[in-house]
Amino acid sequence: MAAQPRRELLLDTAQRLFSAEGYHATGIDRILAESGVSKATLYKHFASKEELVLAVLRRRHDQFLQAMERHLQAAEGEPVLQVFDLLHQWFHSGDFHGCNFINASAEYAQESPAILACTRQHKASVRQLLEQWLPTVPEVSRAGLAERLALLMDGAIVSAQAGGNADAALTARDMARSLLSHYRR
Amino acid sequence: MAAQPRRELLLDTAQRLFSAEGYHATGIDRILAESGVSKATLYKHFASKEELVLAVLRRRHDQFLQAMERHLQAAEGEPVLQVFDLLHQWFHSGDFHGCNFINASAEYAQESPAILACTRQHKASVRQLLEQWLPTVPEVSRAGLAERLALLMDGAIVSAQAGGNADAALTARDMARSLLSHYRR
DNA sequence: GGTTAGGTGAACAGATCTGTCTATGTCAAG
DNA sequence: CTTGACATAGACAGATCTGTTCACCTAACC
Repeated sequence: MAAQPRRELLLDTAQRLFSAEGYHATGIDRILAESGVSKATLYKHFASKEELVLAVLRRRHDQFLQAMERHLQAAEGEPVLQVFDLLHQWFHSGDFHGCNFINASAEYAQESPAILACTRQHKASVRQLLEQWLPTVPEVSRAGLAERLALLMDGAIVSAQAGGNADAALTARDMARSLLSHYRR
Repeated sequence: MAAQPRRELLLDTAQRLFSAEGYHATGIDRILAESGVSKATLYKHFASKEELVLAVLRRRHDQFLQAMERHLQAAEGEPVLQVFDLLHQWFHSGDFHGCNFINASAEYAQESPAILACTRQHKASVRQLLEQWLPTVPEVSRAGLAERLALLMDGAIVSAQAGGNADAALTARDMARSLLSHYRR
């Protein structure tokens, strides 16, 4: 048997190609050719291309939230600021092609309500996680502040990708810092 | 002859479909069917689908910057804050499907360097225009502040589209307000 | 009336898309 | 050894994609 289970191999390849080339632009055949998996196997694991896209997004959701939690827990100073360092790393990793969810939604917003729903849920989870890491902020302000921090994250992602500003995370981090000090006062 | 010149009719139809359905998801035939223009005419005006996409983006660039300038000039209070009111109107217009440039870049970043370049230029122009409307801010701070305001705009657009938060522009406007007061001090 | 410019409709080419299916191969457990 | 689970290559169907070409039409202008 292959070193990697077929299903995981397919998800890895699909995630890489979808991110770099886009969803409609990446054909099933391309994923099969690069992964070396047969078409019958793909359709045994995923009922359709849309299901494959959803599986990639769900896995990406888990990966991203786990990475966020790691950074939040390992923080020495203010935890939520560490999230922007995570973004900074990501933007400079050579594997950055914008947010999978934003990109997928742009292509499938009309075509697949499930994909749009998956994106909405992802963004809501990010806000929720941020909110849990604002203990020094009055409870009434937490939701609003988490919304603002999430907006800064999204802004940084777009600035880095579409605007070509690879250091957007540092700018957003600085904005988050003044936002926090303002809210704590 | 038709009430609207063929070329403009094609651009209108293409812009509407590309925005709502995506670029790869919208076939040439669909644009022809909805506009009632023949295929030969389309290829007389645009050498390829990519050229059509570029023409749509360039027109959108002009439209957006003109709308920004209108709001900046008509402002009573702080001009740059009016830009977020423009966003707010846009998000609630029923014709909002995210930023054309962000979406196009996600689909064509690898496939077409020209489309990516068009997006970069658009985002740079927005920053530049903002910078020109910050007279009350020390000149050394203007570029940095314009970058931050542009980041807030992009964050609001993504929050509204992918996050489903139609009032993101109001949040971003409020963040911009404190940012401005901080910079003016 | 004749010319010309621009548009139409339809067929066509060639590629690519998703998804199905069949026949074959391989490996591990009973 | 047999059986069953899983994987393979590859043909195939049917649709759709971009882009080309050609014969015809129509309306304005000289």
